Amino acid sequence: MTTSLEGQDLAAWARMLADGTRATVCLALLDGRAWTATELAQLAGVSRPTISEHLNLLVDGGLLTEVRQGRHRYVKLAGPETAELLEGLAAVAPRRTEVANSLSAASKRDAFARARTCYDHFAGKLGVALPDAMTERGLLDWTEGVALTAEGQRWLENLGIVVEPRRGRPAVRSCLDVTERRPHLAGAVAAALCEHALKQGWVSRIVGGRALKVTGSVQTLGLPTSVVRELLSRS
Amino acid sequence: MTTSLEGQDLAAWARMLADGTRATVCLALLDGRAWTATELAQLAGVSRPTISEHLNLLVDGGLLTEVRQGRHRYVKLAGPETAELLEGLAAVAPRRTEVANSLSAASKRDAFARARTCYDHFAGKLGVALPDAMTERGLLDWTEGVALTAEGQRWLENLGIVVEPRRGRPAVRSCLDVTERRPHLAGAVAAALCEHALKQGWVSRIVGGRALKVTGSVQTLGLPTSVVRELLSRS
DNA sequence: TGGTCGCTTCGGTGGGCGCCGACTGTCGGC
DNA sequence: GCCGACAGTCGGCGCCCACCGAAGCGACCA
Repeated sequence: MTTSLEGQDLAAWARMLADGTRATVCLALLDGRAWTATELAQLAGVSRPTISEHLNLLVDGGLLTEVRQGRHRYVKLAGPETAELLEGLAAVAPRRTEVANSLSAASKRDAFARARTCYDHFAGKLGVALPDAMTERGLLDWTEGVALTAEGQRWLENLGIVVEPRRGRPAVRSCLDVTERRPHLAGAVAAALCEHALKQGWVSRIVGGRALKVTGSVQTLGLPTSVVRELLSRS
Repeated sequence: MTTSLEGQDLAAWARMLADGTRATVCLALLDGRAWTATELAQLAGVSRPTISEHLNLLVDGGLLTEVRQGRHRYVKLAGPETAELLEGLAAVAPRRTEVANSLSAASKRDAFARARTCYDHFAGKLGVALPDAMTERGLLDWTEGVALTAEGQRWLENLGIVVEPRRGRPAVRSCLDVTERRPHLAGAVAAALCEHALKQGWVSRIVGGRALKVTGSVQTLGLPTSVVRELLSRS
């Protein structure tokens, strides 16, 4: 029966994520950066031989790709579609613990699509509106990938945001958004913006998920008033 | 560390599908019907005690729901979003190179790829041709995700299709097709279209699987004649 | 009330695999 | 060449879990 064969294939794929250590690794890699084996071993709390075998398994399975540089082994997610799939799964998985009241579930899903964090930066409607507004005002340059302009640098400084350079991570980066299917802003600058907004109280975390509650102060980021109004509706 | 906790949650969810027997069960339930425990045991080729424990696990995990009637236990997928998630996973999971070891197996696979159901809507060549044709005729709007236009609404009414709104379920939604690797149409409207086509006899179920037999009347859906001819070939 | 059917519970068994320590391989710097 | 840092391999341990047979339980039928 062809059905059972397909079942074996699906099971073999799912088994890649069916281990806590591997799942932790994959979620950590959702930021799009490349990590070394030792970093991931520390993060997951296992020894280096163990993480080495897990990474072999994930690379062979096509979930991750690796780049060898000297004595380092950098691994990252295989591509944007892998990241999307993982984010989708991660959004579904913890629903197990939630009480399935349909009204609250609907409003939660709404809040999730409106504004949330993707690892350490914004995603959802808020996530894609941010680079739109920044591009409109000449803060981002898209001629070669995406980069922060001099004006963008000044804008950050005026907001009182200092972006501490972190090894191997670009300042700005584009990342495909799961719900909007359009790129949102990632990278160190996006992370700093997210952290700043949280610290200033422009947005706050809604407990029990990655969704964010938005306040009117969020327009300090330079978003159009129509977008701000949409983000504020029913919240 | 919240990261490792989320990793454990994701792993716990993935573990539901990480067994060949459970994956086979889930794929079989993609036809949208309710199966008994004994039927699934025969399909998966395991004993009844074994399938009983697997079903407990899947129901507890929220992937399936069950209805007890007398001495029978009927299980089915928890909902449309569960079905779409499964189809998406089956689309990305690498399939072993299938060898057509028999003529009947080849023709079955052919019928499966041509037209079938995915939970409660169309999939396969028919499944992806439908949104293509609807977009061509201005019935769908893709500017922000996918949505039904006013013309699309009128088209449905002219066909005599009433879509009963279901709380929390979008009218139209895109869902990755397993065989075509392109999105087909899901959601309440797609379900209504499928139900209508079955009731009108435009398509009919081929016993023993999810594949559909297509008649010429299917062009009532507005598909191009070339697609209709392809769907009708050898069937 | 006894018989059949569908399903579940309970022990027991075997295999798979996640984990580590110890060792080896490889690269870069002094 | 030697050494330190990063990574891979090997062998072994222990746990988890998929599986089954036997027995138990409730539902339906006579």
